[in-house]
This record gives sequence, structure tokens and C-alpha cells, in this order.
Amino acid sequence: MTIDPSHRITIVDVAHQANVSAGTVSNALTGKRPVAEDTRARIMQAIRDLGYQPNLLARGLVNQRSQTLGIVASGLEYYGPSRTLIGIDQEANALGYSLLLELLHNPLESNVDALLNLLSARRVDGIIWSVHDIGNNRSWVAPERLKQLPPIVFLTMNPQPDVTIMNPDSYQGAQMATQHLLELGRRTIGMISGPLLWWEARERLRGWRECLQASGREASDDLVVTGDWKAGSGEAGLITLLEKRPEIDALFVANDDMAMGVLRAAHRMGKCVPEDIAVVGYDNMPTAPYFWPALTTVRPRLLDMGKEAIQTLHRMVEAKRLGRDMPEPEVLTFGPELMVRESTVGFSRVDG
Amino acid sequence: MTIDPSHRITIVDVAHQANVSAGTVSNALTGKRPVAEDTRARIMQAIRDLGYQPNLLARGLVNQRSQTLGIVASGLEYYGPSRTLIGIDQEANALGYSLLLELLHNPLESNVDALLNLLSARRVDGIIWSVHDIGNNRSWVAPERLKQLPPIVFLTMNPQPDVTIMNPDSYQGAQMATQHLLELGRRTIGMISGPLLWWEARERLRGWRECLQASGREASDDLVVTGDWKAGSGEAGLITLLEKRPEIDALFVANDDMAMGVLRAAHRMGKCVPEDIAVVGYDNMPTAPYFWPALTTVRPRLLDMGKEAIQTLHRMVEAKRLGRDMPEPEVLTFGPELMVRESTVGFSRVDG
DNA sequence: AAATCTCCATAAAACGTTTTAAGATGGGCA
DNA sequence: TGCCCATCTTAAAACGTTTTATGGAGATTT
Repeated sequence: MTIDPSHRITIVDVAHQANVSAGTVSNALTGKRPVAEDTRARIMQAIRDLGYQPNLLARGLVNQRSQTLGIVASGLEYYGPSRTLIGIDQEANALGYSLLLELLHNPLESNVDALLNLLSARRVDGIIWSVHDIGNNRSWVAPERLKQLPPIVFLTMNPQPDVTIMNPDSYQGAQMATQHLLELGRRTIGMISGPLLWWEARERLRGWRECLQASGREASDDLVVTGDWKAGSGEAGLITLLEKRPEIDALFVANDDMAMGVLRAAHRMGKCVPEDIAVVGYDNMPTAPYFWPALTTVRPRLLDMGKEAIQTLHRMVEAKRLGRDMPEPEVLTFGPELMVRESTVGFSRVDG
Repeated sequence: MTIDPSHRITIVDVAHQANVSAGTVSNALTGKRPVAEDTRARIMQAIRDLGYQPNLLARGLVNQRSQTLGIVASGLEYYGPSRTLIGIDQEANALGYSLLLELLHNPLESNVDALLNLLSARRVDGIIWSVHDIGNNRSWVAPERLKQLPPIVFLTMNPQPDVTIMNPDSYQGAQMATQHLLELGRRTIGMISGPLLWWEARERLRGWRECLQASGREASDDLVVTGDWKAGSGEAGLITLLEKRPEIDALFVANDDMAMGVLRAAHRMGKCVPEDIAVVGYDNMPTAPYFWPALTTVRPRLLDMGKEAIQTLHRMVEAKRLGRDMPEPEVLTFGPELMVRESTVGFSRVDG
């Protein structure tokens, strides 16, 4: 009948072929109302014969939902963010969502209106905001703005009222790292921090400081150097730090990249790790066990966090769809784990 | 008039408010036909007053395109794939596309029909297939299958007829690495390869072998050990290799992660790099300059490749939309760059 | 035998846009 | 005045689904 090859097969083509109406085909496909067994078989056969594929745009239009979640992320070239994304993807797939990915070029950017409008226009069912909390790039987050948007879950954000947030517990991670160094009998524990514009960097700094203070140790400012998360700043950081405070015998470094730079600087200066200086990193990059020496580091549970974020978002989406009242906004915190390796305990005790 | 708060503002609401018809609002928004200046102003005012946001699902339905590209990727936890994705995202945004991301859990999976059907059903305008070519996971790629799908660009794939492909030139990269080692006067150049199921791994191996053969050197099988891309296999690989061939004085390692393991093994065995063994990696991870010693490595141009992939795909999409004939399928190859650092030339010549 | 149920199928309306074909308005020209 | 033309608008039809209200056939009850 139709010989036009550019004609895409629609549900009414299938209906014709199977001698039923479009509505019946729809019922057979969605299973929302009963269809007799033999007509269902005819329909399925017609679908196969014609190679029919439903148009999810049309379905989304009438259903008022796209089965799509908007993911706003940044820093994907780093291990942490991409790991989080993988968790997000796995869980979203399991729940039948597709992901609309928007990468934020410059995460300091606080003018995100165009982006939010785009996601709204595409009618995403919900949004995961996986951009680090830096400077005032969260200034747009306010109840009246959120009301115009689909449900949102924020990742890694300084808690604030009326917002649903998932956080890796940087504060606790820093405490665990510092406590570990204290238990090893280290006297003077320095820190190389991330940029203090970053909320997470401030949390890690706070964890270090409060842990030291709690055990009556010094946590003064000249034990801290601020880096930029990159290895180079770790390398420079160690040099600066040892000039100021040569007696430092342990270091908590706010991420593994900078820790790698620290290790390199130590080698160059002829310092032994961990004998002269013990080093703890943060992130547990897959290569951390193969640093020289293997790096003791804090492992945040990012995969879990990504999955939980999607589950929570899904609940919010469903509540909205069914007209129930939203779950109460909450802050979920994911405790990290300390991976002890050579850079703190030496070669004897690890790696048989 | 409408007090129902759950009512989403549509184009006809705007039309009412501005005392025009829906068609006119559409014309004003798309700019496809002229609209008088004062009515346009009225319309824009109404849009602002009501907070109207166009429904891109509806627009996609009637326009027969979604302004969306499907990105199928895997291995996002590694540097290379995420870097490629960033290039893809940048260029796609510039051309007005959004990205529908589908991560392939197991890239060996060759049954990708469900995934392709989903992307078709969502009416993506085109697809970027950014999954590594492993085993027979490309067996589904055949002209008759491709004909049912939106335009596709494949990344990193063994060339085959009638398919558009972007490739980082692994063969050339491996040759550059090996040639560099030869020029440094190294005698016996081993290799730690990636898994040979991977097309890229085979290309790198071929580059190493043919470069050696071209200069009359040995390239026998016992100079090669196969790893799994991970640092651990590099560490084990060096040990195995030196047991078989203790005279090895240089090593080409198929990626930086494994090279890191090699460096670690060298330290453990008391071998000096580069004095005893020179090492070249592949990928140029951001941390490569901070390895101990800093790693000489091959830098593939992944960002460029991602961008070019989108541009090419865009041309294919437009050709299809306008009913022109498709651009001829082609294979584009991106030449890499050698980053020379301490692990081959020592500390004197780099890093002042 | 009539009335009532079940079960299944359908036609038509909706979802929110763009596009098509046609119409209205007013000005210029003969 | 009558005609044509340019410029702007519009009503209605599409796009491909799902849903709503309706209907018809047979089985079951009264």
C-alpha cells in the first residue's frame, strides 16, 4: 500500500495490518487494558512484519512525561565525577529512564538559567545537579525558583533548607585520615587543601583541623597550603610547606592527584615516604595502589551515592506524577572508607 | 482565567494573552515568517508574563527531529573516553544538540539491539558510537542494519566499508614511541600490550613491531607481554618480561596506567628509569608529568576527535533531513603527539 | 425471554507544537 | 472607483501516541 520509503511506520499502520484500531494496539503494547490473546498475537506479528518502533516523543507528549532525567555535571575528566555518573547511569537504566547529559564547562558559572530552561523545555522528569559547590554557584537555588522546575536532587552541596541533597562525607573522611596519622604516632600533621572556594575543600580542611584540635594538637594556618586539585600544586605544596615547617612528619592531601605530586616532590627532595613523611590522599583513584609508594587514601562511596540519588529522584518524580505530596527534602550523607597502604604504614605491613 | 496551577502554559495561552493566534506566536518564535514589530513585542511580553516555555517534545514530533544525539559510550571511568565525551559535548552544544547518554556496561556485549531500538524510539537525530572495538562487538554493523538507523559515526574502530569512522592513530603513535626509543640508542625494546581482543591494542602492537622490523631489530613474541590496561598488569608484566629477557633496556607500554605499574615494579626491583630501562606510555593522562619519573607518553587527540565526530555527524543529519545524498562514508585519522619526559631522557634534559 | 454482566474493541478527543492554504487589511496604480 | 499587490494573520490539519466514553457480542442470571 505505502511504497514511500521515507514513511515511518506508525501505530495506525500496525493497526491496519492487524485489522484493529490504533487504540487496541496501544493497549496491547502498554498492557494497561486487556486485549484478547489472538488479537494480541496478530498485533505482535504486524509489529514484527512492519518493523514498527513506537515514537517516544509522541508518547511523552500525551503522557506528560519523557522518561528522561537531566544530568548536569562538570569535571568529568576527573575520576570522582565520572564514577558518580556511572552510578547514576546504572540506576537510571534500571528504572527505565534515559539520561540527558549537560556538561557545565565552567562550574563556577552561576548563571545557569539557560540550561535550566532547556531542561524544562525538553520536559525532563527530574534533574540531578552533579556540579561541585563552588563560590556562589548555588546562588540560584531558592524555593521559588525550584518550584518552577522538575524535581531536583543535588550532589555534593553545602546543606540548605528545602533542598534534597546527597553528600559524600568529606568531613568524616578527613577526620579518618588525620586520626589514622595520629594513631601512627605522627607529631606534626600538615595539610594540602583544595581551593577554599570549594565547599568540599573546606569540609576536608575542617575535618583535619577539628580532629587535631580534639586531640590537643596544633592545627595552625602555616601547616596548610592551598592547592588547585592538580598534581603540580601538590608538588609545589610540599616544598612550600617544608620550608615553613621542616618538622612536618605527616601530610593529609585533599585529593590523590595532589598526593601524587607530593610523592614526586618527596622523591626529589630525598625524603622517604612514609619514614620521613607519611601521606594520605583522598579519592582512591584506581591507580592509587600503584603509586610509589602505594597511597593510603580515603574512598568516598560515589557509586552508591549516584544510585541513591536516582532512587530518591525517582520517588520525587513519582510523587509529583501521582499528585501525592513530595517526600520531605533531606540530606543523605555517605560515609567513606580509609584504604591503608604503603604511604603511611610502609612496605612491611601491606602487600605480602 | 485559568487558576489551575498544574496547568502548564502552552503556546495558545500565550496567543490568547497577546491577542493573536497560536500560529503567529510560533512564527514569532521560530522566525520562519515575518511578524509585525508591535505584535512581536506583545507576544514577547506575554511570554515573559506567563513564563512560557516551549515543549520540545511537541516541537520534535511535528518537526520530525529531536535535536538530540545519542551517545553510546563505555569505559567512562578512564581518562580517554571521558575526554572524548567532553569534546563531543562541547561541539554538540555549539550546534544546538542535546546528548542522550547510554553507557554500555560491558563493551564486549555484541547484542546491542535493545539499545539501538531505544535510541530509534527516542528519535535521536544521529548516533555517536564511542565504544571500543573489542572482540566481535561490531558484528552487528552491517549496511542493512545501518539503513534502519539514524546516521552513525563510529569512534575507534577497525575500518570497514560504508561506515563513517574517526580514529586516533594508534599505529602511528606506537611507531613514534618506538622510534623515540630507538633514537635514544636502546637495544632491546620490549612491549606491554593491551588485551589483544581490543583493536587498538593490536594496532599499537603492530606499530611497535613494524617500527622495529623496519630498522632491522628483533620484534619477537617473547619481548611482549599482554596486560589488561590496569596498573597491576603493568607491574606484573615487567617482572615476567625481565625474567624472560633480562637484557631489555626499553619498554613501550600500551597505556599510562600500566606504565605506572611498570614504574612501580622497576622501583621495587631496584632498576633505574630511564638509566636501566626507558619507558614510554600511551594516553598522556593529566598526571603523567607527575609520575616518578615523569612519564614520556603518546598524546592522542581525543578532544579534536570528539569535536570532529560531531561535525561530521551533523553534516550527515542535515543531508538526510534536507533529502540530499549523504556524504561518502570516510575514515578520519587523528595523528598523535609524543610527549617526551623523564622516563626516557632522564632528569637532566627536562624540567629545569 | 428479558435483563444484566463481562469482555473486548473502537471512534474521537487530547497532548503542544508547526505548517499550509486561505483571508484580511491597506496602499499604490490605472 | 476598481484592481492588484504586499504584508501580516488565521483556522485547520498535521505529527504519533494514549485515554475516554461508548458500543456490541456473548454468557449468565432472574
